[in-house]
Amino acid sequence: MLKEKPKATMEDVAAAAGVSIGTVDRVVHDRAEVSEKTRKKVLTVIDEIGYKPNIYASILSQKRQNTIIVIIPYFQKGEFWELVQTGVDRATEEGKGMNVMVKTFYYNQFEHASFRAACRNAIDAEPNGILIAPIYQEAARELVDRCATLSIPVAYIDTCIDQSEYLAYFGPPLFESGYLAADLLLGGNGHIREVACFNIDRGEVPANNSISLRHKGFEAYLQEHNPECKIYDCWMSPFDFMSNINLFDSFFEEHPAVNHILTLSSRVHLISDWMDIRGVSGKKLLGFDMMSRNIDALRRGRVSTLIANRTDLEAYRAMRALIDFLVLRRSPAKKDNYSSLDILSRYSVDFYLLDD
Amino acid sequence: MLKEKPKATMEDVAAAAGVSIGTVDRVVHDRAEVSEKTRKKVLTVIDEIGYKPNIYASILSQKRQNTIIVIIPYFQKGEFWELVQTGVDRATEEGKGMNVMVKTFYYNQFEHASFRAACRNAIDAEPNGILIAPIYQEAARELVDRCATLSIPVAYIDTCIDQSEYLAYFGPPLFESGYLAADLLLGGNGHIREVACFNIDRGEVPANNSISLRHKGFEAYLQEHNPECKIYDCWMSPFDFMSNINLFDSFFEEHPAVNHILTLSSRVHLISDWMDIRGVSGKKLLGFDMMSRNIDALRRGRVSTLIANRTDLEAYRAMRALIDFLVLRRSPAKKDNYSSLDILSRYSVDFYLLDD
DNA sequence: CTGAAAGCGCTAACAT
DNA sequence: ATGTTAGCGCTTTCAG
Repeated sequence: MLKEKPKATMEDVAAAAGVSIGTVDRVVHDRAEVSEKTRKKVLTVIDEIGYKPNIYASILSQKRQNTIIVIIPYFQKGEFWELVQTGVDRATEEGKGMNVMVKTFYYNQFEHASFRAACRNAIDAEPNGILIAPIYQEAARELVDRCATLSIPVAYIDTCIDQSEYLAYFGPPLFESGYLAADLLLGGNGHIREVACFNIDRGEVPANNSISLRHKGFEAYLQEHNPECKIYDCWMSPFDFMSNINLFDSFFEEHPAVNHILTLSSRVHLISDWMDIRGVSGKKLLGFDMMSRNIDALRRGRVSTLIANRTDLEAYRAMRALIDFLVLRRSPAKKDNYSSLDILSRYSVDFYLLDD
Repeated sequence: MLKEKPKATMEDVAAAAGVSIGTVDRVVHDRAEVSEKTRKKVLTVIDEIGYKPNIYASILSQKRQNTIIVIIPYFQKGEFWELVQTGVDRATEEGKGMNVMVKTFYYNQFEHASFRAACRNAIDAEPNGILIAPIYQEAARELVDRCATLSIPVAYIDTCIDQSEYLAYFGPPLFESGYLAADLLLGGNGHIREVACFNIDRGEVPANNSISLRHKGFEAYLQEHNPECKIYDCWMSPFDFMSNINLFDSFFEEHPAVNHILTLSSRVHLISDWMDIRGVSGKKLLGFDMMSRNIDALRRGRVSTLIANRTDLEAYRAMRALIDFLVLRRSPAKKDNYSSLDILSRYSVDFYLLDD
């Protein structure tokens, strides 16, 4: 704390190193060719006098226009992906001041072809960076490989593609979230023998990666703590309200003793709606994600616990990782950014969304 | 999204309003006297063309030096206040680029006089803004009133002083955190008749406000859900290890059937340490705050639940509220910023500290 | 009350 | 390979 010096500038560095500020800039950004000798000299001076670039001046003087393309599913109000959009929007706003423009390409998450098309359009638009929710792994991998050869940084949101080259990933630790779910649903009750797990049926699609990773975590917990417990896996429709009602009706007619229920997807409200309609109570229900319909169900006590993460903030951070990389040449501190697993109870949820 | 205009600048506004950019600046910041007529004109133009100031240019060109003074307890490594320090440090770093300098005045949280002295020194240093943890309410109120007359913005961290004039408050919703604690400790067990509540003895000090608010929340829950349940309130020493051991020993000798224990302070690790030493198990223990010793106890299963909030981020945000106000003339979106009540389990805690 | 102009620290194009 | 310089958009004197 002894240093009250008025912050070194490039000019100070230039003077001390006996070069011009242009040269300092070159070595700071290893922009053009600089002789090894002066380079060394400048670098030495920089850390001697503790020079740190002024990001405000840097941003202000930047001429380059950057375009970031966002590839995510389109959505209805209240759905999971709306949270992602919120975060993207916030970053988009901030980006304006830095000459970064954001375009979003939406795809139909239930149609492989739609995803491929979005990827194609993205590349054709010659972006400087890409944010993608890579639901279809193989198609996404193609895109990402392409980006690698074109030196276009890619950030993943929600799911990650292993063994691919990317700038950063932002999303929940999926396996662990399933493990935690099991503990919250069954913990301390070694005698429970049955649990129902309802998930979204994605038809043609290769099983959703997020869901299956969560499922593995869930199984792992049972294995260790409750090996006798049986999981009934059932599939809900993403669209068809009535067929879901029938699904629940018939499942619980057949298995009236199943009192522990969860979904690994974001639609626990489908189940709690059924409970409301049928007046079912006394069953413990757990779900994921902070959409308002889930939160309502939690507040009413229909859902006993919600495991959430600040999806909106994750999306924002993913965008910022891209922006900072492009504008400030700053690589993210961490490549894999796992979100916290937030356990929401009806008594804590009111304070969950308040801070930014 | 139809507006691709290259972002209006002050110059655009000036041109359209037929005045100079100096005048535009004056009305934007209602800096000096401007005739009502031109003022109106400029304002109209501004929202017609949707002018938004460029914060980077603004920061870069600012000449004013701002000093923020932070008044917090001093602490040992691993204590609660270290978290606050972390957040302050981060903001301090960011402040450097904006000509804001931060000085911290530490006080002894167990000595009233020490707090008063810190407040006095703070005022004498003629700061432009103050961040304070107002543990001693009345003394703090004097300072804050003083600041109000001097137009020095004040931000509170951790606790708030009612009916005082302040820029922003950042801290947990205390009453609700006590309520939640009760639910997590006793929820679903209407038959529990006894619970032990250990807190830090602050001697001379008027009862710690945070703790008593939490306690009220805890009582409220019992009142509603568990009216038969009795609370044993006991006082731990903040310093004396052995006296605490004796305290726990004798308490549990006298009340062997008390299986539900909590502390409303941040030192649940004092209790779990005792459990380790005495090999006590089978008791459910709940505490607050994310210090590493608490987190260790949680990981080991000694503590069943920890209610935490990102104290470091709160401090950071409080500082930013001050900085943004001073540098960007931007008032905080909300005055009272309640943190979320994060419920940590041994299976979720590993992901709690990862994101920023 | 209003205008003109000199920076803030950096970037990037242009010279050398 | 290195130096020079015109901005970036705003703040803040200093004149008038």
